Amino acid sequence: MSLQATRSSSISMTFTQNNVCSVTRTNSKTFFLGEQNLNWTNEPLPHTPNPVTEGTILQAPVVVNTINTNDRLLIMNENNEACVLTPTCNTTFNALDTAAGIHTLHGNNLPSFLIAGGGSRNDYTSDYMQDIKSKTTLIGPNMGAAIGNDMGAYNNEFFMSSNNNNTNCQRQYIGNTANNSVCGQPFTLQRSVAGQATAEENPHQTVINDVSNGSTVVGDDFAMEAMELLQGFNKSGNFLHFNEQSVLRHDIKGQKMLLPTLENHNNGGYDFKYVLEEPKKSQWTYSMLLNKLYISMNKTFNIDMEFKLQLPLEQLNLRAFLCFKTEVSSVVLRCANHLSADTAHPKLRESLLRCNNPATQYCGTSQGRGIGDRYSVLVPLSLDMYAMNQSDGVRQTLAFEFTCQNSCLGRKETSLVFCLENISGKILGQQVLDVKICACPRRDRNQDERNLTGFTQRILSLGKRVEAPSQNDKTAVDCSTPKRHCLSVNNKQEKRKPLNKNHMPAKWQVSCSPTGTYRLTFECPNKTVALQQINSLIDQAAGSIVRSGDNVHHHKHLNNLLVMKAFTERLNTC
Amino acid sequence: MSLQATRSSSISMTFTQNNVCSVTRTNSKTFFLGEQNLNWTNEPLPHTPNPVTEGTILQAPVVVNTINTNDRLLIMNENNEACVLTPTCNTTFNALDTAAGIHTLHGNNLPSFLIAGGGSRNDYTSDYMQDIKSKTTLIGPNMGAAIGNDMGAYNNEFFMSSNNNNTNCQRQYIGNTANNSVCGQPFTLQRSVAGQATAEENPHQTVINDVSNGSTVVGDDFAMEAMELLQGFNKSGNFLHFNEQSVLRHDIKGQKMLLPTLENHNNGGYDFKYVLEEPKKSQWTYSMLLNKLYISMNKTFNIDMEFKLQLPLEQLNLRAFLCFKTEVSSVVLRCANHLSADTAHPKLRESLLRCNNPATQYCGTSQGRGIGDRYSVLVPLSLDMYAMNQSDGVRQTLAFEFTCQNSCLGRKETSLVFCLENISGKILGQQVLDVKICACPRRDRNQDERNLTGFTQRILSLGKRVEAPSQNDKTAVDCSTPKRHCLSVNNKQEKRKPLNKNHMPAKWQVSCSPTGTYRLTFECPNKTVALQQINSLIDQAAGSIVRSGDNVHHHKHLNNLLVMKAFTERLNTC
DNA sequence: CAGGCATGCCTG
DNA sequence: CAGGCATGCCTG
Ligand SMILES: [Zn+2]
Ligand SMILES: [Zn+2]
Repeated sequence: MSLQATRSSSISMTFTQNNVCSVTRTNSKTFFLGEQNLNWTNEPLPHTPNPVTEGTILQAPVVVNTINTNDRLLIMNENNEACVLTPTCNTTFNALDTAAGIHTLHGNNLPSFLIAGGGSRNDYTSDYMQDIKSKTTLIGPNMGAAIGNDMGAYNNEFFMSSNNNNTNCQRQYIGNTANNSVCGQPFTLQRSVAGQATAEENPHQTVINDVSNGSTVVGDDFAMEAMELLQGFNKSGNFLHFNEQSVLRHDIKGQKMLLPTLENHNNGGYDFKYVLEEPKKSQWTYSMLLNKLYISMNKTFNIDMEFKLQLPLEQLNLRAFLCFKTEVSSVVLRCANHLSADTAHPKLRESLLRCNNPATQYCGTSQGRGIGDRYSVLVPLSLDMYAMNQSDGVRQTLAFEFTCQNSCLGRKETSLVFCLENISGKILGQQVLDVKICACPRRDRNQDERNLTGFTQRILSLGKRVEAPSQNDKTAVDCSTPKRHCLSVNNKQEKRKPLNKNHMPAKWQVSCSPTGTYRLTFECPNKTVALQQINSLIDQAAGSIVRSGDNVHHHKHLNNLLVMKAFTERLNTC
Repeated sequence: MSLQATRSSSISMTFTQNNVCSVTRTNSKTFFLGEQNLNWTNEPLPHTPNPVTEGTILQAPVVVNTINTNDRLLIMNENNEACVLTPTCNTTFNALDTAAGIHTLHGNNLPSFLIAGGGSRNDYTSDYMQDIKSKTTLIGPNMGAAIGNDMGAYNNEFFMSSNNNNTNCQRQYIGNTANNSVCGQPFTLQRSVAGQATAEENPHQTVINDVSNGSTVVGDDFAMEAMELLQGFNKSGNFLHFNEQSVLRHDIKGQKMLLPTLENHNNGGYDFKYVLEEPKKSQWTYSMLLNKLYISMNKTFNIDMEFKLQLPLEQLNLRAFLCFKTEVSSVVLRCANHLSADTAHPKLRESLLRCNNPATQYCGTSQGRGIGDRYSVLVPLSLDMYAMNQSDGVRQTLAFEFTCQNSCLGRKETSLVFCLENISGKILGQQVLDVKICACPRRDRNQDERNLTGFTQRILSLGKRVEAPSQNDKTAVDCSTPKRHCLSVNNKQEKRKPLNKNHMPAKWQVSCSPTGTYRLTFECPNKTVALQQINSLIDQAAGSIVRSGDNVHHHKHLNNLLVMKAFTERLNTC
């Protein structure tokens, strides 16, 4: 998320004793302020006075991430309408997947601000939250508020999920925000399929893809507003006032203390990227399709860090750390089993990620969540290397390994984040690589790739078992005989057309239904060719999906192709 | 194993400084004494002087169970020939499965004696043993010496397995014992299939079934000799002398310090047994066939302890503890993951077995292996209960639960041992219940019961999936040639399968002619997609020609594809 | 390393 | 709670 502020607006918040908070906003829209005192009954929560007046007390038993009573929680809905909550007790849970990302404002006794949006499945860690968790359950398809105890926003309204008997959990209304839009431009939360965060703009909407893997949301107006809210506060006594300077200051320093994101960026203009070259007989495997490394625990993989130098030359470091894809700011710790069996040096021992390069520094603590205080490895990039490389790119090989498996971590998906930093800790570039640490990397990769298109292992094995086809099946007949509303172009019909001196073989066929569906039939001289041809179809379809984003038709089609491939693989010449 | 000594023989061992040990035996046979100084090379170990003279130094880097330098290790072969080793360092490993069982002689500074026979797979726990383990590997089908670093006896000779490179592991000869039989009657080690220990006798041999689940071996002459060796020693200074009295004394006291066995017995004459009644809606299940309880972690099960009173009445306790079926005297500890997550009272926390009855005492330590010093729960049996029961039996219900799963324990099978004890710790009766602590008790029970009769899950699911194809199937129409030569796989066949999104649409088709030609039919949602897909086919075909050189088939095919593309371009929705 | 099983866990 | 998947681990 870019931190440049181009517009100004003004919000003031006053905190009195007892965490009473009032908010005023100097732009054209009034500001939403929620008030809740949840008691975990099934009764709908009372509506929030809207707009609330200054001094309304906010009580939020449900908060995002680590929250103290000094913290303020800001949730936003798809209209960028905001709700600020003040927690009534210190607590912790991991809620990483929010539409707006989670941001912490650092400074002298400043309350932290966090933005919750999409909501996600949460892992409650405190006893308090455990208790709440036991009282809550899934409330819907992750639209706004989500599993367990979460807050979210949907359809112009804010919701809080809660349940005290784990059965009739419902989405609880905690206030509507009509006419309280913080931001002039509404945006729409969308969930991307492959977990890629992209931002599209159209004249009327800034589309924000709500990504379940915790990527920071990038959006034009929204991002601006969020950053203003988060970073524009400047404490003077109990009075926080927005000003543009604080944003800029924040921009420059303390990036390391920000919670991690899973975006790739090259803010520093270094064209930073990694190059992962899979050796012939490697102990790991890489899926291009998923941008994901599959590797066994305690196996080393080499990865090249490549970037273009900027002048003036400065010492650069490579920081690498692990995140959960869906709980980006959660700590990623080794399991007790592997930890207790490891006799390595304590600092090394606690790190799930190891770098075998000399001069590697192990940073962070078990509680650290920010980039600078979570467990990470920091490798000084050799200055000698700068000149040693081909063309204008600088390249250095690093060797990493992992000391736990994803199965140790509750089977949660992980990403490995590489940050190119200067010595003051400014992040010049960031590149993310998804990682699965498992016992059978190749198997799991194949499985994942199949699942990408819904082509499960199950269907494959089903296909395997098809031993004799039901041959009184009339499907073929139906299709080979063109129907009335079906235009069919086959060899015979085309004979009159001197289109090409070549014509298709008798059994090749192209037809088209009124709905626009095109039907193609062709033959291949043998199985190998057939499979190669199908593979090319799959490649093209997959590439098309990757390039043009989500499309149900494309996915279905790709899926069908994969099934066709499986069937073809199993079909042998009589 | 009965401890009554009916024959006498005499062995004397002298220990001088530095663990030098000499042995003489007053029966007709001379005694074998091995000498080793293993250094983990691949070279065969030097033969042991045979018979050794007094004062020979024994150095055994491989020992059975917990061994201190004060301990003496006695291994025996199938001719009941014995070898005594003195370890040169304190160490620990779990080697439970021995032909002769493992026995510890307790007393004032008495060295422990352990008998190793069959050898088995060992779990090395000390750093020292870890090191050794990394240097060793399987050396054969568990005849005498076994996996890893073990000693055993086979074919009248003693062997020690060792390997320093994990490859060419070989059984190392550590001495032959011809003419050194300790026991007049030879016996043969046999491995029983189901892990049941049985003893057969024939006129010439005492057959001892070497059981891989650690059951104590029962054998006539051998047992006698073993007990003589183990329990007949009586310390006077550094001189141990066998006498019958010490056996009897040992018989009466200190049973609790013996390593556990998995035998059922009622030595005290109390007709002690347990009664496990499975409630209708129980959270556990019991397999009568396998005498095995299947239960989830942290779920309580009730079990009745029943016995007949003996006069004079005395306070009785019920002791319960877990053992590994195949490593009976190993410690059974909670895994680090569950242990570290448990906030219960330390004593309770470490115990994998919990008893919910009031007044339960938690005994033992994490190192303890004997009945009295391993982790166990001890429940005083209420005297009030004695009269309260029907008929002549006394019955008391106990509630137990487990705090780890078998999967936590390396998936090793476990048995729960119930001992009826008097207050001096004399074991009056013992009953064993196999237990599997798992997430899906019912499933696993069914699986185990099926496996018992060789009717595996696989067969079952295969049987399920076999869907008899219609014999009068007809070829797909598009497959012009004789029907029976043509295999066609399409959607219709799959319709029966409960899979929805994962089979091909009705009009998709793959078929194959006897000539090996593959015919593919598929649809695209619109013309654009159709053309893109055809282009990919063309690209692949062209690439294939470029790569693999000229091929008439390929050229024809490519040409056809180009025609198909042209047709498709001209074909519009009606 | 592939095939297959064992077994925790998720989902309906 | 059954069905099914995910995933470590064993075996050939
Ligand atoms: Zn681990
Ligand atoms: Zn456990």
